[in-house]
Amino acid sequence: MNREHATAQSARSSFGGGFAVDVRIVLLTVHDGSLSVAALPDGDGWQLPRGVPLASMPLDSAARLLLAETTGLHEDYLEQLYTLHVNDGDDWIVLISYLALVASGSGLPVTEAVWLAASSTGFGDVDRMVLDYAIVRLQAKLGYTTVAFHLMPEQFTLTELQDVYETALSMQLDKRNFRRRIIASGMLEQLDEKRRDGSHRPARLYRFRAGHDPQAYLTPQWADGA
Amino acid sequence: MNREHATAQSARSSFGGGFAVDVRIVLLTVHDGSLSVAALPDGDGWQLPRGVPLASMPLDSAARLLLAETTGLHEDYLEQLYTLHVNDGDDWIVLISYLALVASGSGLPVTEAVWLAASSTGFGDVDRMVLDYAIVRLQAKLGYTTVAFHLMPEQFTLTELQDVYETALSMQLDKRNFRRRIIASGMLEQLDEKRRDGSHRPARLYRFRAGHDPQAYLTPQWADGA
DNA sequence: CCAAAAGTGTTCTCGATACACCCATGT
DNA sequence: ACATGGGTGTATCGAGAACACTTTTGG
Repeated sequence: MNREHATAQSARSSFGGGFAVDVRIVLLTVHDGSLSVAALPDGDGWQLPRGVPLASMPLDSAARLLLAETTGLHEDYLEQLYTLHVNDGDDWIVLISYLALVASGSGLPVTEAVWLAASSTGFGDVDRMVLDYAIVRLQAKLGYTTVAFHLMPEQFTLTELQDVYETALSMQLDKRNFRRRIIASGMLEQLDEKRRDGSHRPARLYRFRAGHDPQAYLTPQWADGA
Repeated sequence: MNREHATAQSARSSFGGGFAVDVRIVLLTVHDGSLSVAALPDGDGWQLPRGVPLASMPLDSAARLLLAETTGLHEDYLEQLYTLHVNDGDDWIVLISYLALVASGSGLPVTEAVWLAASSTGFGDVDRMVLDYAIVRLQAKLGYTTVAFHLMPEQFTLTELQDVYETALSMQLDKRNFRRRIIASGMLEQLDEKRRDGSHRPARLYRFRAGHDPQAYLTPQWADGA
């Protein structure tokens, strides 16, 4: 690599004085069979987990920290979505939005935080836009990545995996085709155990094969922290 | 839409005091048959067009303005890439990167600005990362969008279009398959004129059909300015 | 008539879709 | 024995890749 022209660069570029910066996180999961988002009460409505990032750490780390503070959860997946400049009253705020995922069934340790159906009303306009965009991104990524991994517990059956896909995509999928594709992709590892949970044939358990999360090409390799 | 809980939101979130914010723009084009990037001299190396955005406008507009100031060009396409928090000497800077495109053959009115081959050395580490990522994004988008449009002049031949694709992708394409796909996509409009430019059969001219730039789903619809 | 780029069709492979029945278990 | 969800195979279609010759012009 080349040396960094840090001095010349900063001399010319930095110091715009002070921008207000705000991080907002769309934390999604599948909860009770519907795509759900973590929300905090805000007056008579709801808001997304948010906060001002600490100044001296990568943004991703700051987002993780804020998410832990507001919801008590450590996400399984975090991806930057988009940066906006919004007019909030008199001031303009630089707003950096993130998509985070946790495994289906995760509780919310922080008492005020709740899971809402992703289609719920009661969010502010900006939060609503960010939330809608997060859903679009998640759906797109389910198609060509293994993000679904981060919505699943350690072990699961193929039917459970299909349910998560169907919920997140709000679309029915063919069982045989789904299984064929998933197996063919090589991202699953078959376990020996089976799950017995009713008066019917037990289901074989699977887990995701290590090193099978290409993380997609939408997020740069470095992804902050440089 | 729901009312915005602006007061409650800002009370809780804003005021992190002052973050230094910097915008960097990767302006790409095809120049002399190679993928090229607009660069400005920086000591004995080069830097990307950059600057501090004006505080009271959407980031996209600020980026456009900075690009015009530094290169004298008005881009045909602008897309946000990624936001980083980088450690520049003692200070941390919030760095918002953009990808911009202009038509092949555009000159650079500002005297210091030059077109460099996109693979050139002499950029700082951060600029290099941002540049590499911009190229990956452009290549990915050529596959499933009509961004190539913004790299072409008003009218062009199929061979010229193919040349741009081949340059940007650094990959050879089959002439017949390329034409079939491009025509089948319906994004081109055949013109009556032909271009005579040598001792050989003249080529039919095309232009992009209006309203055929789905702008991809990677960029949110609102894309700033809310 | 020769050089140079424009233009044009067919075959093959592979991934995606549609679709219906038998299997293992608990009660 | 029956109800319940688990599990499997085959035929069809369309998109993408490989591949070579004829056409039109200027010199």
